[in-house]
Amino acid sequence: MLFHIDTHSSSPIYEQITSQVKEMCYTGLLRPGEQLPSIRELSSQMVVNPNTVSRAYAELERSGLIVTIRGRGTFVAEVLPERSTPRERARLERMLRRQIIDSYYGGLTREQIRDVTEHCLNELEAPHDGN
Amino acid sequence: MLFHIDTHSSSPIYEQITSQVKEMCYTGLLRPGEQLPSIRELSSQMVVNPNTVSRAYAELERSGLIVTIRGRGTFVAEVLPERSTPRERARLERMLRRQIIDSYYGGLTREQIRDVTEHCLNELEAPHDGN
Amino acid sequence: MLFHIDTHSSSPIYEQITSQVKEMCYTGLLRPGEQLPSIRELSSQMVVNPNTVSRAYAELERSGLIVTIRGRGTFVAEVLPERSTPRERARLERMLRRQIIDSYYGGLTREQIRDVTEHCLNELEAPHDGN
Amino acid sequence: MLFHIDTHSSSPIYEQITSQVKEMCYTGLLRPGEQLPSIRELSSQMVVNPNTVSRAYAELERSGLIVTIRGRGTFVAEVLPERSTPRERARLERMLRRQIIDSYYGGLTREQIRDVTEHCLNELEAPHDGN
DNA sequence: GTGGTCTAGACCACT
DNA sequence: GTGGTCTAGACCACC
Repeated sequence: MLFHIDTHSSSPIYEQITSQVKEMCYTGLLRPGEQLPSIRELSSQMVVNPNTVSRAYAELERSGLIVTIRGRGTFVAEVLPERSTPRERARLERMLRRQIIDSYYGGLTREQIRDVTEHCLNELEAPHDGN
Repeated sequence: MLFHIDTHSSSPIYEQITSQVKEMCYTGLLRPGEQLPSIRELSSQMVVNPNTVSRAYAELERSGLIVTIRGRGTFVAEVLPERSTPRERARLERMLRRQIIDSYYGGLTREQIRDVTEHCLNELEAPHDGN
Repeated sequence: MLFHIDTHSSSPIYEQITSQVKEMCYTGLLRPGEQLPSIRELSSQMVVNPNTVSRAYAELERSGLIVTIRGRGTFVAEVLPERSTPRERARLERMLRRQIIDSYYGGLTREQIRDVTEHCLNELEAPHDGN
Repeated sequence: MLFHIDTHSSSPIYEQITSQVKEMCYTGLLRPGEQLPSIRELSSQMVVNPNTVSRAYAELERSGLIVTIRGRGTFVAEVLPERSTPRERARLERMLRRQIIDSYYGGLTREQIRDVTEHCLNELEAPHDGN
């Protein structure tokens, strides 16, 4: 299990972790019931504060993606929760739109934006496209 | 000129303002040389603090999209800012990439992402594709 | 008499005027007793607000470089005042120093800075180097 | 680390701070990776408002000289910012030129101006002359 | 502990 | 009237 953390990114570290775990779950890289590394293990591997990993796990548990069993460890949930509500998807569309405008304004051409989009979509695993 | 701010959004108000001004400039809603609402005017219309609008305008000026003239007001720049540096463009590509991944794993389908992208690009006026 | 005004400059317009009048006086382009253009004349020629020219003239008069005779007009003083006190010169050195550091940091090489300096000094007329 | 601010100066406090930090970086007083005083620390030491220091740090970060890491602090960048754009360099040359002219007509001799320039350039460490 | 954002309100410089 | 700077103090997110 490989994580990639950028301490200089504008998005918080705990979010980088949750986002990557989420991605691994939905692409099947992490299977239901599989055990996640412990907080201490992961934090030392990533060279981040254990509190930060702890917070990431807490958020993931709250969203139902993982479950913690006291004294045993942390595991991927047997049934994955719904990915999002229509409202959240509308929000994502707005954010994507804003990001594209910013990119365009910032100096990327239409072609570059299309290339990034296509390249990026092609790289993604194909999980539950429909839900 | 209508602005819409969402006080519950996670992105700061000044960024919502800059984004909307950028958009207006590139969709042609704001024309080169046109005067923007004064800080006090906009701040009272939006019910936010003048400092917040001031910060948004300052960032827009720094990026070269608008020009302020001492004691007279704020205007859309006559010439669009020059092409950004490779480093900045790389940063924008990374951010766009991240946004697409988040959208996908947040529940948007490939088709929805392509649609938003195309729709958005089509709306934009042709500004600096060639410079 | 030709003035050059940049409304986008960071230094105020009235200061651009006073600085240029001062320069003309000390280089001999404007001779003692010579009449300056009227405020209305100058303001319409420069396309700036008459109040701005008025303020510039007021400052010049306060520093003793020009004199206004009611109903007759504005004239260069017969005897030019001392150019500066040691304290002011120390201040100028500090500002120059700061500007050089900013230039260097901002991307100019040592050679470019030396070139600008030499080129600039060579262009200047040679008035009262000693005072 | 000693800062000196002049509340009577015409240049804003936040600019006095950025200038001094720049200078410390380029004279080697501040080394890459080194931590800067925290905003609250510096603001109380200087007896200015934390917002003012915050603004100075923000500008320095924007120019790439320093890096702030969420919740940890502010550090001198490991790699110096890349070469600025031609437009920015032209702007710097104009400002330098103006400062030299003002210095000259403000009472400094050619020799004094050359001395300040050379002395100042010699103090600076060799940073990005080659990039 | 760190920095980031926002408000409220003051004062100043410029046109 | 315009924008720019600064203060005082609040609240939040992150580590």
